[in-house]
Amino acid sequence: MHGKIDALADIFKALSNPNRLKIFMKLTTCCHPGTPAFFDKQGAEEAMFVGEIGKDLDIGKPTVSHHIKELRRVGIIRTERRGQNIACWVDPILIEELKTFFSI
Amino acid sequence: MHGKIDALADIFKALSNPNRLKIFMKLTTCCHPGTPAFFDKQGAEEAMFVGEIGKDLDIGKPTVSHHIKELRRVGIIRTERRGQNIACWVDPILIEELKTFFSI
DNA sequence: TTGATTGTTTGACATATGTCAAACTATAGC
DNA sequence: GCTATAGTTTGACATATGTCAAACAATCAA
Repeated sequence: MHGKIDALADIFKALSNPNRLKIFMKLTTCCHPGTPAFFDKQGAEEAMFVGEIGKDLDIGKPTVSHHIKELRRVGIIRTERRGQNIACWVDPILIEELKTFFSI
Repeated sequence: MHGKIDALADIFKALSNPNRLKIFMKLTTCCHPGTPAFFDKQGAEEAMFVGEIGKDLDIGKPTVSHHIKELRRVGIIRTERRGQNIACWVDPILIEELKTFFSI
């Protein structure tokens, strides 16, 4: 019942909310696609946690959590617990598929 | 009030409905992007009209019209009257921008 | 184990969306 | 003019969505 078209529409729906789109764009610029973290020049590990994501978005914690859940549901991001935090990163395969989709 | 993020989110929203996504995909495969029509081997002109679009989508005319309007509003397709019909085609510039967006 | 921090779930609510039937508009051809 | 065809607008309605406050859960640190 849930074919390819619906899955694709679901991905676009996930990106159709301004706040979710901002979250997605933040994740694409913070980390190298496919990795939950990157290393700065000093070699210290950096990562994008759920808490940081919501910082400059001016929306409540429950809402951020809800959006992260939705982005993960459609497969566009992945998450992983790190102690008290949840690290987030974009799925490079899905991004590649979307790029291909618009390569008409 | 309606910045770049919101405009982009609006485009994704336009593609987030399965029926609208089908319409979009139909238009990308029927016509050469940027042109409202193409010519077949015999040289006869072909075009994708609003009526044809709704044929195998199993939704009413008002709904098709509504979806076309929405796709045009966000700028992803363009339309042009041809006698009694309305020809539709995708805007290649917008498609290219979307492709670039996913070229992370 | 108690407290602090981080994130999730639940429940509620206002708003947005998708759809159709009916009425309407525009164009073509007679 | 009239009639047929193609598409739009209006009005209505059910469902989906975005958001928050409050309560809950998980992890760490002392």
